[in-house]
Amino acid sequence: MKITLKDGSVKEYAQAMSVIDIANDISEGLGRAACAGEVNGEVVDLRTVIEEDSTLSILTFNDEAGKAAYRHTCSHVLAEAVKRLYPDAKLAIGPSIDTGFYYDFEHESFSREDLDKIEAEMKKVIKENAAIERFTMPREEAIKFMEEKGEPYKVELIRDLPEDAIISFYSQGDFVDLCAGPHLMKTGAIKAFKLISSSGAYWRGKSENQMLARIYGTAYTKKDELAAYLEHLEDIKKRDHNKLGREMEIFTTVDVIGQGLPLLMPNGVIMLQELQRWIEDEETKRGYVRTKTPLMAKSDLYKISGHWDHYKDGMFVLGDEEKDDEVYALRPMTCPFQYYVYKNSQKSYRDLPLRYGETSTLFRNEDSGEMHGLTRVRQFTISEGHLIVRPDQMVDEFKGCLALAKYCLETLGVESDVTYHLSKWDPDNKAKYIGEPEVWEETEQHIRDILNELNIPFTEDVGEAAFYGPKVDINAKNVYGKEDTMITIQWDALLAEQFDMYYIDQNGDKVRPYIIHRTSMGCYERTLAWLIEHYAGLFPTWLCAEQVRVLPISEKYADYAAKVEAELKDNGIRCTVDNRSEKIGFKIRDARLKRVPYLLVVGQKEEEEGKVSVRSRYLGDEGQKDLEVFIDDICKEIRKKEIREIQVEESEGNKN
RNA sequence: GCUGAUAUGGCACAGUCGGUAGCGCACCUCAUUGGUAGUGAGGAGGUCACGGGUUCGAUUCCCGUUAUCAGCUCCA
Repeated sequence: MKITLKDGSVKEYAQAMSVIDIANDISEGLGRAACAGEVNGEVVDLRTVIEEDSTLSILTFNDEAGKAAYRHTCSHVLAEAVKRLYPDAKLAIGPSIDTGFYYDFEHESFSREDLDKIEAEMKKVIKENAAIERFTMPREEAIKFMEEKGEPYKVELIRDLPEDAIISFYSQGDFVDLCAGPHLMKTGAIKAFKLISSSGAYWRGKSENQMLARIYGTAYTKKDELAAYLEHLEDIKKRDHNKLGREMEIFTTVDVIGQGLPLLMPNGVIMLQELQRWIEDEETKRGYVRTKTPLMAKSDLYKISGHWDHYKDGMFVLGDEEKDDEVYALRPMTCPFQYYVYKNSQKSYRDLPLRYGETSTLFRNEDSGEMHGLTRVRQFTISEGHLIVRPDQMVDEFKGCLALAKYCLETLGVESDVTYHLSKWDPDNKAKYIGEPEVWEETEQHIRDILNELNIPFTEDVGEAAFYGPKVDINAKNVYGKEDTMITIQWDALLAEQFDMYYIDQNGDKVRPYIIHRTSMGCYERTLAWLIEHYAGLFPTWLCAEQVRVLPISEKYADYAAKVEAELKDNGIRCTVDNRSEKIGFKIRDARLKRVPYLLVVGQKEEEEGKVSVRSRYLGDEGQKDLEVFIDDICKEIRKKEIREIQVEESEGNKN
């Protein structure tokens, strides 16, 4: 039997060999580090016996699949420790995840003290270093086996497998778990782990099911790697927008105002206003016209749109249907409002495309547990728009929307954060969608072609479409790795029918237009949160509430500082003066902690020469370098930042 | 919505085994007038989230409400 290894070398064996034996044969170190194998492209257990010519890679912790096996084994160690300490706990599932692993138990929730106890027990399990062994049995026997062990969740899992399935188990000492593997050879192979947190989680991820107690943990092969990861967890808390945004007085919340209703503070509003002016002007350049439509409407409108039947729980309804003649509701979207702008007059094919934009405030009555900082709120504002187009214009207009979205991401300097998704319908769940299957397949193919043509990498997500059509979602992860949709562009060949929208074509016939629902920059609140985390509060100058702070050496130079300030303000720069009777070192420290991008120190020398000493994070060497320049020049320099360049380019330009 | 945790001056935290509270930073005043990350002295500021209960007495114990956090679910 010939085994071709990853590096191309070939090993010959006279008899069948397991993956771990081959790894040990190659080198003792590799045998120790091995977590799984990859045979002919398929990930397998270390115990898998190879009987014929194959290609083989030994997977270690440095391979994704190897890391998963390592951490999955640690989740079994966790399960064994929990069963030892709490024999009544029932086992559910315990997979590895990106950041480590978890295990779900039917048990009352675990406190931090419980986790500490469990950690200690896990260390014992690891120290005992029991051999992990794999065995199988037929389905019926496996069900009986798990019933006898009193593990109803395992029984349910096995029952979902095909009648003829061979069920695999892994044991370590007295502990046995239903598992497909792969696993390490011994529990002692786990070198560093930590239980991170515990929380509730629904059995099989369905909210109608029982809630189980989940324990999250992580595992590494080296103690210092674990320590580095734990430190990283602490570090990301510092850029969490929900903490940093409050600290920087960008937003706050008040208990008597309510959940999901953040108050934007003056610092946040400056950022918001900059974003709004910029995107509205940009859209105008790209042929958009603007609307301003009501924030509420009678229930009649939502009855036509279908929201009254399908989305009433998500809306804030004003009034009582039983008592009042008319009931109103705050709007959860802008679509029908802009449709009525379109319908105001009869449109010709010559009028299309019509691009309507609106800086649109929406209200959605999200469930109480969903609210989070600025990313999940009950009232928010989006750069919303609807394009009413002829079918033959659809592809070009869709491309235009993508181009605008890309422009926004690039200008904000966050394009590296995002992933693109083609959100498709679910052919197995037709009830959720309107329209014919052929139309869905066709429009999805159009979008696929557009994305490919623009060389945009994307994933295809089944069942993520809007009920009226497929869409492109542009998502970004927050500091904790949780993904949110930042921008969406939706293809809608169906709603025009529902709202009886039409245009008159060349032949004088009424024709249904297509509609694109889209955002350009997305939701203002969410974008703000994203920028806070992306830049850790060190925003590009054009978004900074305070762009320049003038720091007089002493009160003797207050007049000159005022003159500098006036000149900067004349140039449209947001500038303040620190006239406190503090030492210059103190003022610099304070301004830097407040993340002001430009500090202008002025004293006797500067006043005599009509100059300022600049200190800025853009000047390299972490802003330590001073630069004496004329006020005119610094205005020019800062105004340059008003061009929405990304930060890296700014600082590059600055060095010249 | 579900499971759990938390709530003490603007911020970050102590503390009270039940006898109405402190530190640091920030803030204010005075002195100091300075050259690139913390000058010194003094001062003010909290009915300990809110509402009930137990108690002679509750910030502390119990219950409820609200908000915040972690996770699940949800985001048409």
